[in-house]
Amino acid sequence: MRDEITRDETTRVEAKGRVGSICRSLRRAIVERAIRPGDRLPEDALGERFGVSRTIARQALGQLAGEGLVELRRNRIAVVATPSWEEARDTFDVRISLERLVVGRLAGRLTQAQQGELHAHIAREEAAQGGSEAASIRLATEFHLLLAEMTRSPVLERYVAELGYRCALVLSLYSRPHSAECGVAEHRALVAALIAGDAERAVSLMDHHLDAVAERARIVAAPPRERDLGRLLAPYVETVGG
Amino acid sequence: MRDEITRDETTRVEAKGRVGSICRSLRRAIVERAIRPGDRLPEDALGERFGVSRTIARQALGQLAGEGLVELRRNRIAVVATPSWEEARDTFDVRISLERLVVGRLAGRLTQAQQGELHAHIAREEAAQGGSEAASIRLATEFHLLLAEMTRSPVLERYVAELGYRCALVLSLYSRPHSAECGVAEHRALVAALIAGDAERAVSLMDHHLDAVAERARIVAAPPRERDLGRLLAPYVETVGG
DNA sequence: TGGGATTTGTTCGTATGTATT
DNA sequence: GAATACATACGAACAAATCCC
Repeated sequence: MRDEITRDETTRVEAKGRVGSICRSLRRAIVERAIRPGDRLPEDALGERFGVSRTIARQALGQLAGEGLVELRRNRIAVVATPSWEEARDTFDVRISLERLVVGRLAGRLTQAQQGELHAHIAREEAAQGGSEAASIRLATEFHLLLAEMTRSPVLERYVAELGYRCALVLSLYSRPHSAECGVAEHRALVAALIAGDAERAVSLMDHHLDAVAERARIVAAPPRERDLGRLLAPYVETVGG
Repeated sequence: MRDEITRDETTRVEAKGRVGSICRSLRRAIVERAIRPGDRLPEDALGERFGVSRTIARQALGQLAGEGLVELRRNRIAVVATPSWEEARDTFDVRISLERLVVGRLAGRLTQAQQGELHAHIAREEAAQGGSEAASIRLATEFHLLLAEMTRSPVLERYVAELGYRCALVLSLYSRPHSAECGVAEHRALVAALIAGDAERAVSLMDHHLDAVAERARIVAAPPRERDLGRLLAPYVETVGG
């Protein structure tokens, strides 16, 4: 009778309809630094911006809090998380540990199609070099998510993604402005090593790449400035069609 | 003025009052195999059992779903997760990768107090050997969480805990009954290596220990039997005092 | 210090979808 | 196959805490 959208799938780790849509939008806004650590995320404003009720906005905030991107304080407005410096360093350490696993699994096992995807992505990164900083940062993060996806391990993919977003948040807090992710060359070298099947070299390249990214976080950036949430989020509102 | 319980703490990763309490109870029930993969978790029954409304039970289910312990299907009763065999193996791989990090950080850096805690825990594990299988399994899982705590890294602690619970769930599904966690000797050897400061040996011991645990999951267990949720959860209901 | 506006915490009712007889 | 019982999805509303002037 109703052939429309009978999404029956088991909701494992993402995409619970509208809630998942809001989470994706907010993650992207965080990665692109449209919203920054300490910025307030009132349930009402969020709901209005995304065209949903407070219940849905609240669920999204709860999920993001579970991912470490949002801080929930009792009876207070939710804010974008502000990880401490120790936590920041730890986040990178854990991420490196998992991404080593990723490259170890991928070295010498990439299909032709996957190789093409990776090269296409890197090309996109290069094309974005001169443009907006936001696009560069987003693409750099997505490169790592793309690698994780290719392991075909939902577990690994999930944790790498979560840590990738948390690291992006950390960089938003601690990295010097305009020091963006200029590691496209490193991405290219890494893919070359993966295709060559040189696992040891690939792991080593990934190590140094992520260390270099973390290193840029040594200098504390200027404090964030408060702005209007509605305008900040406008470009990140997805269409609600679950 | 009000010196009572002005819990003002930032709710980072756990313990949101009643919701956190329910999550802890359910995690423990899963680890001890009182509830097993596929078992149904209706919001009503859960709420009634823990003395809370559906809203709170729902939040707990949402959080546990985020941790991979519960499966939420649209418009259907939530169930304890039933990971596939591939996912099971992946979960162990990721866990091993993180626990290597843990022992690497701990080797040669344990304080006297921490050494005492570990020995006391192992003594408890040995004492539980003859008793209920549930207690043995729980203590074995908690040993790893205790190690993670000692790194003083909230990030590492969180992911190790999450993966520990997921692995316990996997074993509940795939391990042969009465093959319980008989790795107390391995725990003792690991602690000895940590105290001796032999990082390489400690990492190797952890590797083999977790591999051995995973190995027990090779044989598929008998299918779970349905029972009464109320009675199953009775021992796991914490007092609600948030 | 105080008080009003704002924001969250929670419950409960209704609508909708699923399972079962 | 239809009807009934049941469970979830969502939103409105109220109480309590917090924020801000």
